[in-house]
Amino acid sequence: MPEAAINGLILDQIKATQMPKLVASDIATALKKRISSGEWVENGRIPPERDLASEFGVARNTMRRAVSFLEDDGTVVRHVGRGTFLTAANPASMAAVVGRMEGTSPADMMEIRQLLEPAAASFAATNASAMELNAVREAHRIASESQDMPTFEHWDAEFHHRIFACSRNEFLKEIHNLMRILRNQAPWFEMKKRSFSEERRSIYCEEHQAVLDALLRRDPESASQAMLAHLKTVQRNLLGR
Amino acid sequence: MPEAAINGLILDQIKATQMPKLVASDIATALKKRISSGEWVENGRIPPERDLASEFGVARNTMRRAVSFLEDDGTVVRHVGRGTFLTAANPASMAAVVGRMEGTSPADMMEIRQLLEPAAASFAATNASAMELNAVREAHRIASESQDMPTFEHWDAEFHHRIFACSRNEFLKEIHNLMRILRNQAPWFEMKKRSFSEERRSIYCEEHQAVLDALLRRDPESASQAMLAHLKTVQRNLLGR
DNA sequence: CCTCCCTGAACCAATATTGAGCCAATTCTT
DNA sequence: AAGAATTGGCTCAATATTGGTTCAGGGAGG
Repeated sequence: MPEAAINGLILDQIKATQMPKLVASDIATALKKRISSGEWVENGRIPPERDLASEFGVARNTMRRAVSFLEDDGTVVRHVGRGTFLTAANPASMAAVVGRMEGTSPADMMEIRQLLEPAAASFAATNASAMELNAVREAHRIASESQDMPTFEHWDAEFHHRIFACSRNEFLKEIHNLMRILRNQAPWFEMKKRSFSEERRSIYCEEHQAVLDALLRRDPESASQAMLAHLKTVQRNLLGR
Repeated sequence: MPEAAINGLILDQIKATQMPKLVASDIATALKKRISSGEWVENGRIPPERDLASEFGVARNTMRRAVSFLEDDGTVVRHVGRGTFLTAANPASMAAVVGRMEGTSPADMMEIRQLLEPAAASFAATNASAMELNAVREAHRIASESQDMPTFEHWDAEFHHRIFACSRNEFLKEIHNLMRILRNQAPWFEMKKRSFSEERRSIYCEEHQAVLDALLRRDPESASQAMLAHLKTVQRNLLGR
């Protein structure tokens, strides 16, 4: 526990004893302060009512009413036998998010790709080092020369990945990693197999070439546009619209 | 109040906060910390459950549940008779992605928010039901009327969340959930605390109002623009550029 | 006197932890 | 190769923790 927090507690206590009337709503705001100072973010759980009550020097009934305010706010949820939890900040919900993501539809994801990938291409055109651009070009070359679908698939994905890699935005890179993992799962695999053809492969390669050219010219605007055009083709092929 | 009594209080406080209740989820986070500090990287093996249990002073059953958390999010795999092993070697696993995301900078995230949230607002203007729009308006109203910072914080976040909720894109919604969780963690707290002021709050409210108006007019283009303007304000306040 | 809020206490129901034992897969020792 | 030791998987009953609820009383302010 940080020293500042302890001091805060002490101050609260002294204030509390100087001003003997501590009512539920006051306690509720004190709790909110401690929550928004990040006090209980770790594992998102706040202490049991009985502990809080004795800590604040009030009866459990009062503390219950105080916590009820937070519950009404939606700041907190309570479970009998388990405890009281912050709604926003618990790491457990991270797993839940990822779980739900696994069920999202390819259509939804393609929509978001069309937001993120052009931006990534644009960032890359501005920020990439010569070496990184070479890596992109290399991925494109291998994909173009590949003979079978799995190899093409792999280097196609790698091409996109390497563009994200030089976007200089860690968060964007990780979102793309997420998408990449999701795309390697069941519903996508069928879809990709169905939609693959030699003709489409050569179209993809041309479009990749356009993106690569724009990157090499350091032209963010046309990189973005070329990527968007490519994704629209992919979407059409994958989802048939 | 006599000084001795104050000291008593202080001691009580420290005692109370130094002795946290150890439950399975707490142990899980403690384990994660030790793992990420490189404790057991050598041959990637974690001590047997029985040892860990006695080390943490809990029953083996409890330790088993704790380790199960790690197993669930893919941090670890267990083999009967052999032991429990780290899986961290695989950078493409969901768990690894999530782990790295926790370390992304607010600046990077704000950049991505400026891509996604205007789009979400635009989708929402087109797709939202009347009831959903009412929910957005309600969040805005409560935020505007809130008296203290934590309440405002909460309903501010809720406003944004409800816009995503009516974007009709599950994947987008989940990405926003991720951002929301990350924003409730350590590095953001300082920043938010530092940047808050009554004046800024009222500016945020006005900007929210502009977004809301555009949504109610079912005008995707201006919803998107209003949201972008708002995010630029937030970014300026948060990051000082 | 009345109202409102807090106190203190007891009990309930849901959930978690304990402690113990046994099984099955694996590894180590003889 | 056979047996002992280690290790995760599993079950069960007893106990502890925790939020939910109710009730009788006290004290401050109208």
